Amino acid sequence: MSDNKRMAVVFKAFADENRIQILELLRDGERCACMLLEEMKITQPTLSHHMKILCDSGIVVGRKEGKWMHYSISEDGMREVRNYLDELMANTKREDDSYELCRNCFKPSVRK
Amino acid sequence: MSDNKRMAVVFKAFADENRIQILELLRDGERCACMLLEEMKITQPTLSHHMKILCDSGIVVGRKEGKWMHYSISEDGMREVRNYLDELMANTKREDDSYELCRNCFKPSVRK
DNA sequence: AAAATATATTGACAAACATCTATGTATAAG
DNA sequence: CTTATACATAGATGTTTGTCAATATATTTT
Repeated sequence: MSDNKRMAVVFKAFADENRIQILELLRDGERCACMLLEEMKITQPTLSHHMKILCDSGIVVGRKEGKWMHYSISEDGMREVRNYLDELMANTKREDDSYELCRNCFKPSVRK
Repeated sequence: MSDNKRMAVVFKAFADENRIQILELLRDGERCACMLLEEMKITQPTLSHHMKILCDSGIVVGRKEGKWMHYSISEDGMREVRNYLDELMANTKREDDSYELCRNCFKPSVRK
């Protein structure tokens, strides 16, 4: 899987209102699936589906204890995403004359 | 729009391989739409569609100059997302006895 | 004014996704 | 060993999304 595809998968994990709510619930620490289910207006299979997406992407980790599944936010997963954002931000500040225009945009009439 | 819905919209903007590629192209600074189009294997209407999603979410800003549109990564938009991730990460490290289990999980037989 | 160029919008369509019900599996309780 | 509980999987269904061709709009060039 290409790096771009991989990052798209990770961001897709965040890209749903219910999954954001799950992350909010996990914000204060580990929670079991049954607790998450009580807090949300979705069925158990739907929750299971969302937890799979969150875990597969690496931003949440699951821990099985008897019949229960306990989920928590993965610090490593979060750091990966944060580092990616940092790289995107690195060069947002640029010199005024550092524009790198495409060859079309170099047409004299446009260079005011 | 709820905060959760809003964050889902922002993350959705990242959640596509082509849009990730666009962000990579913008990583080194501002680029015009025609230049982005040359680098990518999509049609012009599709690029326009993606740029709308990126701008609407706030992670990219557009600047019109004559016929041309110049796009760049929005530092404010990126910071918003990074701050959100930081908040999610804040409590990933917890004491061993700080588990807050749901009432089901408190059943004695499970507390090894 | 007419033609050319860059970008946006519309409408159609297939693929991906979120959700549910029904069912399966694993573990614990009686 | 049978029943109950927690979670996962499968299949069906409606919605959202990404894509393109066709067309519209805005701006510049001739």
